[in-house]
Amino acid sequence: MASRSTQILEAAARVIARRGVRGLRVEELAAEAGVSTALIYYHFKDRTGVLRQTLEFISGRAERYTADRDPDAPPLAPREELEESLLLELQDTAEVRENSSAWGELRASAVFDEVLREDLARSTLVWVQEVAALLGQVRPTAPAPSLAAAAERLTALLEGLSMRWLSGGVEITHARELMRGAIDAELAGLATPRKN
Amino acid sequence: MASRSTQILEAAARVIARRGVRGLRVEELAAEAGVSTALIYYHFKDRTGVLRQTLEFISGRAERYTADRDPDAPPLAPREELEESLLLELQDTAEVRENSSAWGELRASAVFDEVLREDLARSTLVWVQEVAALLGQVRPTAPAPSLAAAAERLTALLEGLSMRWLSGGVEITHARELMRGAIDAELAGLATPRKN
DNA sequence: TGACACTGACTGAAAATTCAGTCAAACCAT
DNA sequence: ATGGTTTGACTGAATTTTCAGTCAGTGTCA
Repeated sequence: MASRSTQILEAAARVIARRGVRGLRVEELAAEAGVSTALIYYHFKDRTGVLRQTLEFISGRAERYTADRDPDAPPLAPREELEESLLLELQDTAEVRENSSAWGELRASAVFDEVLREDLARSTLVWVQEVAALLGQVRPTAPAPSLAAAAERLTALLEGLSMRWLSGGVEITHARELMRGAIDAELAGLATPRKN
Repeated sequence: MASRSTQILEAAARVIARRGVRGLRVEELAAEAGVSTALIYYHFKDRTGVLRQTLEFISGRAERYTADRDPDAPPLAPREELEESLLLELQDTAEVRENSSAWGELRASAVFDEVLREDLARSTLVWVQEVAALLGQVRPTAPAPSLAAAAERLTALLEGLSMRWLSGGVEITHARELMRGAIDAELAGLATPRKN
């Protein structure tokens, strides 16, 4: 059974997914968690404190579902692993939706907030490198810089598609198709090197 | 000479680029435009009205600078026209920066704000179709759905790269290279149809 | 009984929105 | 042309709304 603080953090994740980081109202959070506003301040220093801990809470969850899949099951072919890893972020489940919109919020906020920039850049770099590594497994002969470029494009595209999905511009299934198409195109480009 | 409303919208674009959509204070906008707060409400129904019209204003401007280039100069080859049109959004000039960050904010806000969704979807659709048309000129034999998919990917990627650029994740020159690479890849895919 | 978890009612400040009017230009009948 | 009337653009000063954050307590359980 979740402790009260956890219960509040879970509620916060839901509210953020619904209203955004900058749209989170302490009163709404209290209602969502089924507690009084005062209790929020009892468990967390202030609104910013809630936000900080919620972001940690969310990124903890993200690592979990990205990593999950291991149950000593049939090892995935590199190509499948790549595709799966990218498409994982385009699923219409509460958890992924919450994570994606929080990520989008962070990205958008970072444009106006120096403080967030560094953390965001670091997380992004790690992610890009992971994808580059997966690409490398599918195309072992491709030169590293091409792999890096392809990974940057695929991850940036994923962020773009994610935003469109969340803002109602495209259906999730369509977004997934587009993403698969991009993976195809990038892999084709890596197979037949161009002046890329 | 800009009418008062236009003057206010220009100021709004600047304020949004500086503070974000959700950081826009009516008072700050009034100060930026050099008018009273009440005038804002005289010309626009409410804060949301300002936001909505600013979005239109911005996408109008984007079309303009995308369209500008005509001075009866040497007509561009389709391929160049496509590339130029997309790379136009990745320039480090005040106007483009302003447009891009306002656009990014609007996109991010639309995730949580029903009201902006529709306008945004319409503007996006127009843009995607323009790009699809340009792609069609370069690859006249490609089937329309493939053109549409490629256009969606290229524009979504551009939005993603734009955000990374604005949030300090990549250099503008690198973003441009990545964009060129994506155009190459998509055109290659359209030349040799795949199960895309 | 006292430490802990918790609440309802409240406060102060910041923002959005409205109101009552001013002013200058356009319109128009003489 | 001139005095009277109307109108649209605009403002300063409220008023109202929205929020984060506080406080004085209540219940409870060990």
